[in-house]
Amino acid sequence: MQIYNTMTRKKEELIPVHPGRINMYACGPTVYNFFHIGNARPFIVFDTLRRYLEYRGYQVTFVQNFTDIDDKMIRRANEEGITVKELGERFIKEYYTDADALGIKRASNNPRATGHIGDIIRLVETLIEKGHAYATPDGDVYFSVRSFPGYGKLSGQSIDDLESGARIDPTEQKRDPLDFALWKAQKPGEPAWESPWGMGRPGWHIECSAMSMSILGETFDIHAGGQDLVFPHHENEIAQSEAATGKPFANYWMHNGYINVNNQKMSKSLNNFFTVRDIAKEFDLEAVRLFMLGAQYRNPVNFSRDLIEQATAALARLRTAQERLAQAQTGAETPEDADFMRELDGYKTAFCAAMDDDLNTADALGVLFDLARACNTFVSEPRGKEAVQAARKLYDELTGVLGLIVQKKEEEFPAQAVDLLEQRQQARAAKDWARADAIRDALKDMGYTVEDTKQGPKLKKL
RNA sequence: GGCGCCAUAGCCAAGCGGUAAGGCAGAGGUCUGCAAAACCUUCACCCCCGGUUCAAUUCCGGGUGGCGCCUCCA
Repeated sequence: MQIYNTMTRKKEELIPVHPGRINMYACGPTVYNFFHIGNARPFIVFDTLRRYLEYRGYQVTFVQNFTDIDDKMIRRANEEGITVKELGERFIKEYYTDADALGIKRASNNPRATGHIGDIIRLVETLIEKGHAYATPDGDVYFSVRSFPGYGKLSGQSIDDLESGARIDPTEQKRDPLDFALWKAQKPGEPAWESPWGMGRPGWHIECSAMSMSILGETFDIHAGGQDLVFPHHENEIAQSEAATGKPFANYWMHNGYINVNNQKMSKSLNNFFTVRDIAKEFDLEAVRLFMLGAQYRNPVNFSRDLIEQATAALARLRTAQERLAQAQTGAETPEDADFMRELDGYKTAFCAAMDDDLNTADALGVLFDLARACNTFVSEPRGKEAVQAARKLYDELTGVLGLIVQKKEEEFPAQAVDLLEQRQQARAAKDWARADAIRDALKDMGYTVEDTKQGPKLKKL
């Protein structure tokens, strides 16, 4: 499989540290609020990568953290009048609600920053010992950027260009404007932990270094996140981690593009963001997932209601094909069955080729729609059991890799609707078309459509 | 100023040297009591100008337009 590596700025063959295993880390949410669909993109994209790697037989350890202590957490907790811990607990729970609805598999491990304070302190101590960090009289600890020669290698920035743009906060006691905080001394009212430098809390960047290395080892395969994390977050992670261990940190760096609204980045200040929770009130979140996978993950995509509606229609097509496969009639085997099964292999190969090419889900989705058409055609008449089952298996596999239509919902309909449907059948049997159509209209008003199929009428939610 | 990304049909979006996947929407048809779904058919001078090449949407140079990072941010 080829993966675009931000570090080298080209696609590279994915070669794991340990054959057959992939250790990957994705930067997760700061749990101070519901997450918006911009946040959702990396969750969905890297979940899909994880699913695909597993499909290809890798044993994957997928770690995604929760940042549950930082400035935003503290500010929000104060606004709400609750503790930072309570705030974190709440939005971790809310995260899972939305993530589950988006078809995101639970990570192998969801470490919390506050659960790794010991690892963080040890890492900071190491950095001080090796001369890469220094404590100030106030009890802050800073990383000395100029002590790490490779600084800037991920973002392609030269240290001197950065220097010219850097500002220094007069309250900070940095030796160099580029230096960043590893440990922050406690301010009144803030949560704090004991450390060799007094009471305080970790800086943002060090959390990810400590969590990833303590779980995945000093060198692991893939580190992923949003494009905006390239600098400074990931650059700083590399500096801290490699300065401490003297070993390469992550071998592949993957970054997803943004979700935009009207071609502008979604952001709080522009007030143009949509939370996943709000979208869920109106749309099936699986459509949001399909929407995200409809573009290559590195490209920016615009978000709009119209696009989610388009995705909803496309998703319905995939679902219909699945239902038709599930209900397909089997019959005598024919030579065409064998041809069709060979055709199935072709779809699988094409799907994998697309995914192998830096997770080209848009292309893979194209293959999936081709497969859906082929299956729809194939099962339009009774077919040999073996071929039908092979089709079902492949269809479920490929949709499963994309995390789409994995949960087959057996819809519950109100008794009244079921009753009307029955009455309509009686009217149709009596060829009372006017009455049948009137009932269909009544059902439509209730929010259901009815489709007459060979297996009888079917209700569907509008 | 430094670093980087993008420009393909009405709307999305792959392809990235050999003459344009797929989805949504639209049009015509098959099926259907009528619909729906499904299936068939149909719908693109690939932002502009140069260059390289037998051949460029695809590579190179220059424009034009849009966006991002350099400050918390997926």
